[in-house]
Amino acid sequence: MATISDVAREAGVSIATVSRVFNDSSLVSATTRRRVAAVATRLRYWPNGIARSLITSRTHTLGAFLPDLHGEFFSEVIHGVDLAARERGFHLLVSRASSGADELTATLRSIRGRVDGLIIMAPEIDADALRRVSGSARVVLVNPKRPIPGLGSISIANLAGARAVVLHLIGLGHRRIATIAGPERNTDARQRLEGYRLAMTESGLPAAPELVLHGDFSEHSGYEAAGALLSLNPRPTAVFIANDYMAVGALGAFHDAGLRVPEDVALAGFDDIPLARYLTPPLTTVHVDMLRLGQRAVERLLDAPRPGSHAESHELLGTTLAVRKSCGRNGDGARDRERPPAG
Amino acid sequence: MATISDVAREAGVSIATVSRVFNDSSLVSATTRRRVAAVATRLRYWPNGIARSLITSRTHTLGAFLPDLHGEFFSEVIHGVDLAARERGFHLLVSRASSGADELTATLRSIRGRVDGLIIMAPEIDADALRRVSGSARVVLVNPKRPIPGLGSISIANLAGARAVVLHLIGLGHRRIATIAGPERNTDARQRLEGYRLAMTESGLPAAPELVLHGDFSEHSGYEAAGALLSLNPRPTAVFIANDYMAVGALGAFHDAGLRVPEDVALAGFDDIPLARYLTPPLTTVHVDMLRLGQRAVERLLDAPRPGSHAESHELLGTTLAVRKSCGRNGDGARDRERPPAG
DNA sequence: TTGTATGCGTTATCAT
DNA sequence: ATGATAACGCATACAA
Repeated sequence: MATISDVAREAGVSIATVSRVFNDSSLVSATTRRRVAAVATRLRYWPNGIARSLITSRTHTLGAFLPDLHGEFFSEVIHGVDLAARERGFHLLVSRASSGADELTATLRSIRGRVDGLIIMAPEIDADALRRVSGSARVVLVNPKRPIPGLGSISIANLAGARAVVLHLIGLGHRRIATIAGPERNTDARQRLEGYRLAMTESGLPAAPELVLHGDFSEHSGYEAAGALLSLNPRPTAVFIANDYMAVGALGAFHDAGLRVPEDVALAGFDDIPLARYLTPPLTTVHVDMLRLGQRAVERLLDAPRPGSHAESHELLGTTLAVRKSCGRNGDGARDRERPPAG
Repeated sequence: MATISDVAREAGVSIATVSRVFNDSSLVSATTRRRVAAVATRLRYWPNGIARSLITSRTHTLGAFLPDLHGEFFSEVIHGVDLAARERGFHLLVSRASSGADELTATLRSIRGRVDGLIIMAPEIDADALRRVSGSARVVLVNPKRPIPGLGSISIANLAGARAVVLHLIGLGHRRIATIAGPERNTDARQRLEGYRLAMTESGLPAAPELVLHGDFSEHSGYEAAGALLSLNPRPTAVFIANDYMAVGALGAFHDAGLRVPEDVALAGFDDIPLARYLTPPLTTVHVDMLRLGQRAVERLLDAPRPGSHAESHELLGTTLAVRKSCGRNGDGARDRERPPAG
């Protein structure tokens, strides 16, 4: 590959001039510029990004760390991040963030200097560790356990979304509403459970302990939990399930038990994975705009005036209610907007 | 951030020695090594990857260019690429490859020097353009229009997969089998259509022109094409559809027309997107292991002895048949293996 | 408007 | 076993 000196020599100028041409400096005469450009084209020269980064200490690259790279959920986040990053001329370094905080910090350390900013979706990350390894890169946390002072973060409005869908169920006339919550230590799961409780309480409905079951967000655990629900007496007439994958499992369990959805039992999920609308019946669920989540993360990372400003605050991404058939009635495509987020 | 000189100064050694410590050179005494390591830890020093890359001209980074970053299909490829890359200590730079060959070459040029290897899934890419912009990076093409001499490539065994599923349909007793093919100029679509024709011909079945319809791989176009199929007389008893998204649409069309699947008409797809098994009825389809596709691409990129070897050949990724309910009979989970790839 | 020279943080080469 | 010093390819302060 040709270097800047090759071009300089061929064009009969100094490397400084070549550099100026490629950095759109106004300090180059039109004639020189043309000559240099011509030589560069002939030699197929293009500035080496690595060398550039070394001296400018800017890489025009963003790092994105997600718990998983597959699944309908995270692929949407990546897509959003890519859209926003590309719009700003940034490249994207992606990596899986799972398998423990230690491995994550090791990876983070190894890419220090290779990225200008970091989007991190890893609930278990430790605030101090993060500060130690992030170097000079800006950081935005996605869905952290709790906001970390001094760092920007963005989360899904879990509580408001869960509350809205449970109120929807209540509005449909249901009184005995169960929930299949996520893992007890998972933040999203907790907040969604809070939303369920809030909706029940403010509607004067008892949230009996027996109505609250826990799964691990997997389809299988949804199947199991739904089975347990069947033995309740009286049986709940509706179930709010903390994520769509578990809802898929629950749907299977009810189907296997010969129950009709929504006639015998109504079902609502959370996330609105693409699959949700293809289920039989199509699943009513809380729609989370993952693409937007990715975009917002980038925006907050790159569009902030400077470190130390308002950027380092917590932001909530609102949800909407995707009303389909699994709760019965009004499921003909109408869309309820959720109420303003309450947390 | 501390640099190598900071550590050297504090430890009372030269920068060369510090470098040796971090590169596991045997030319350092145990005592010195310990002292340097201690200082490095205290100063939180870690070698700057950019500076390292500049002199070694190795980045330990792979570039992956895909037509789309979302969708159930490509997210699996990325996942596979990530798994294999991480296993070898490589980072991953991802980017969307769509929106024209020009934009792609521009992006490629701008990351030249930032990656050691390139995985490119972009049918429209021009061979010469690719050579011009790839620099010293190795390249593996995924699903190219046709193999490019001198470059490694890997494709899905479209023809064999399509042939296998159509033979499956024939084995089930179907004689009048239609197909909804993909876009006429799309390579995957063409090969899958060829597979359909091959299976029909070798079974002595007429592949009447009226039995071949074209969609654009979208759900909607599948719906439309299936509608057109309904007016055929006699109606086909089975349909092979060139991808699962169109099969979803076709399923909807048959449902809307009051036809039962598989009793009135059998349906088979291609790709085996995660959604396929959740449809009603679950879709029989050609399973493509996208994760493996991503992994193989990385393996061929990084595990090749050296440029110029056998690595620069074309490889076919075999498919399997996922037999579910949409074709009737034997749909109880049994799995037919496809015959050895014929193309 | 252009050129010279320095430095970015590291590894590699040659001494010692 | 260790140290000086020259690259790597570029941007930029300073000189001209």
